[in-house]
Amino acid sequence: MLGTVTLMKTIEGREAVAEPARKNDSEKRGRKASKEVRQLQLIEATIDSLAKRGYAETTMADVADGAGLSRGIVNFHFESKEKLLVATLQHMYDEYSAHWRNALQKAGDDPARQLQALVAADFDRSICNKRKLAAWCAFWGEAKSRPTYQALSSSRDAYYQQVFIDLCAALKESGSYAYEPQVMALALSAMLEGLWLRMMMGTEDTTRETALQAANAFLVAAFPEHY
Amino acid sequence: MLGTVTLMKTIEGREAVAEPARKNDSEKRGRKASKEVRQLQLIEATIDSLAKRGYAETTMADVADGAGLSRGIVNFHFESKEKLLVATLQHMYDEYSAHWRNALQKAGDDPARQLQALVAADFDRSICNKRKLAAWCAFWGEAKSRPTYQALSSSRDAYYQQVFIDLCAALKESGSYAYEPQVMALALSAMLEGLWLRMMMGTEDTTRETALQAANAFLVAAFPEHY
DNA sequence: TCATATTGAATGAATGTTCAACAAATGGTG
DNA sequence: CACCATTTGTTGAACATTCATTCAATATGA
Repeated sequence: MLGTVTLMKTIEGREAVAEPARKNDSEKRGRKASKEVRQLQLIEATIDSLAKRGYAETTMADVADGAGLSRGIVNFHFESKEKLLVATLQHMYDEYSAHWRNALQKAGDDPARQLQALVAADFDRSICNKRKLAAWCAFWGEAKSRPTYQALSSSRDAYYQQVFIDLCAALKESGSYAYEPQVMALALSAMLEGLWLRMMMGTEDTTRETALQAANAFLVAAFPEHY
Repeated sequence: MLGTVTLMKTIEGREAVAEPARKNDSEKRGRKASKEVRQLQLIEATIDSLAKRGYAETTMADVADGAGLSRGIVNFHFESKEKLLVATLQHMYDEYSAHWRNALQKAGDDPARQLQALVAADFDRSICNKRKLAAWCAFWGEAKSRPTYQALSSSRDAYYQQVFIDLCAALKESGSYAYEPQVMALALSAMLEGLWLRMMMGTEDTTRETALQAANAFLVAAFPEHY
């Protein structure tokens, strides 16, 4: 509920900001840059640190160093470490949401195509890479004990789940399947998250390619009349 | 490789220790207990802390308090915090391994039954509860940045995966399925992990019952001739 | 009596936050 | 345009806190 409202606000805000990038596009690091650019820069450095060192070892100093800025700067732009991390999580959440919504929109009207587009979107390079996956997992590890993270840390929110359920229901309509849409949607979305987890941890035995292959095999198995 | 070797050693060791529990079975907390009992006690307190506070906020003091012992005690039994956490992870890993091996053994010779037994074992109360799941997830978040954790933090190791592949292959033999066993096994085990993740994070919308339901739906979809 | 376990205070290192000083942009005024 | 005032951004050192670790003293069991 609250998650999706915030989502809309921030997606538009962030996207709008990211494009112009002001006049100082490439090199104005040591001196001054717009507030939004600097915040983005610090958020990216935070993701780097989370991926490299994990949540527990991510320090304000490391983030500042990673961004090539001084120690006190993070507290200036984000009041506290806590708020920096929330902003980082929000950023990743917004990016993920925008990504799958975009993929869904481009997929046309056929539910079968739409579902496959959603699955494929999950393994897109821009979303699904070591750096981002590691950062997600770092937050997952802390989510249950931090109420602030809980709403955002799933990336796949209630609305996303509902879209899956609706698509499964549509396929059931146009085919002769026996399963409850809700149940199959849960199995499918859980598998996608599980594949993410594997890609992060696995020692290269689960790659983007094999993961996508497994996901598609699931679709074929679950909806043989459509794929 | 190394993981499975260590596994064998520790499973037998730990199991052997856990059973006798010495003469002082219930109440000898404040005074003295056998070394092994005390270590178990501290490991349990560590799991509690991980579940309640998350990895980043788990402190030696909190573990000691949770066990009702003094501050310095943890460094006496486990040289350092790092080693305490490794021992805790090892303990959970051993417990999980023993659990699914036991379930597999009890399932008889039919591959279809065996596979279902493995799936069901994942959602057993003794393994699948808020406390343990939260502790697992706490380690997952740190695993990629800590080489020491990587081998143990998956719980489902290479051997477990191979068993899944073999079972899928066996079902394919006795049916007319088109999928590669490896691919289907990956999809299945990833879904199990994803369901765990959901149960941890979800606000009660994914329960043990609905998760098991989804997992069984997957089995029915993937192997309609067997379930 | 000896070895082992336990305590709790002391220590030192790591780290988030604050802040006074400094630098850069901005905007108004002559 | 030049000048200054004000706001805004940035720095790095100082500070306070938290926490893992150490250890001398004490208690317990053999």
